Amino acid sequence: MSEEKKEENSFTDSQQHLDEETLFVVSQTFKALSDPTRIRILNLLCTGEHSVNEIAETLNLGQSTVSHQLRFLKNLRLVKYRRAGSTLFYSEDDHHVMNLLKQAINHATHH
Amino acid sequence: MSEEKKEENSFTDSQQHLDEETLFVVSQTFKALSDPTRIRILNLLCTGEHSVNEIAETLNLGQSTVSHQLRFLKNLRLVKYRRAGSTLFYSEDDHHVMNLLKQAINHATHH
DNA sequence: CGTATATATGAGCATATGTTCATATATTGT
DNA sequence: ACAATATATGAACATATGCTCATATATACG
Repeated sequence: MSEEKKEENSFTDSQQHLDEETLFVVSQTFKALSDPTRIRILNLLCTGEHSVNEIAETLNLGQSTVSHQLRFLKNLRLVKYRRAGSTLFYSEDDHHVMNLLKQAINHATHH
Repeated sequence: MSEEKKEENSFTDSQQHLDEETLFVVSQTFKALSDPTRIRILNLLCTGEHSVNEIAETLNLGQSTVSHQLRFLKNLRLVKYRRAGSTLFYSEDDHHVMNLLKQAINHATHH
C-alpha cells in the first residue's frame, strides 16, 4: 500500500509560468527518451559501458544508426565515452534523466 | 547536500530486456512530454481543471491547437474531462506521468 | 426552431525525425 | 605505407509531427 506513495511528491509543486529556455530543455530531454531505439540504447547502458559495435550487435541495429543516436545523446550530455584504442566505450552521463527512464520503465512493466 | 539524493534510486534497477509493448508504452509516454505546447498545457492543468478556451487564452494558443493536443493527451489517458453544459473542463488523469514532468521541470529550473 | 457559444474534426502544409547507404576518418598491427 | 577494424558523417528518403484553416457537432438560450 506504500507502493504508490514513494513516487509521489518527491518535489515541491511546479511553478505557474515556464520560460522559453526551461520549456526547451524539458522538451528536449523528453524527446531524447521518446524513441524506442534510444530507450533501448540507454537501457543497455544502465548495465555499464559498451562500445558502438557491442551496442549495435546486442540490440540488432545498424552501426550507423547507433552512431547517429549516440551523437544525439552525447549532444544532450546524456552519455559520454571513453577511448580505448580505436574503440569508444559509451556510458551514461546523466543520472537524473536515467532515473526518469527507469521510473517510466518500472511503471510500464509493473502495471 | 541531500538535494541530489532524494531523486535517486527510487526504484529497483531496470531489467535487461525490454519487450515490444513496454518499449511502445514508454516511448509514447515520453513523446507526450516532448512537445512544448503539451508541456505548457499539462503544467497549467497542475493548477486544477480548465476549459479548452481557458487553456487557449491563458497560453495564447489557437482553440483548434488546444483541442487537438487535448485529444492526443486524452488518448494516452494523461488527461480527462468533466462536462458542464457545453463547456468541457479538462484535468490531469495520470499522477505518475505528471510527476515525471514535475521532476524534469524542477531539474531544469533549479539547476 | 434559429442563433450563439464551446469544442471537435479533417485536410493540407511545412518541418522534424529516424533509418539507410555510401563514404570518410581514425587507430592498430604488420 | 598498407590493410583491417572501429566509428563518424552526410545525403537522401520515407514517415511522423504540429499547426492552421475551414467546417462540423453539440449544447444552451431566446
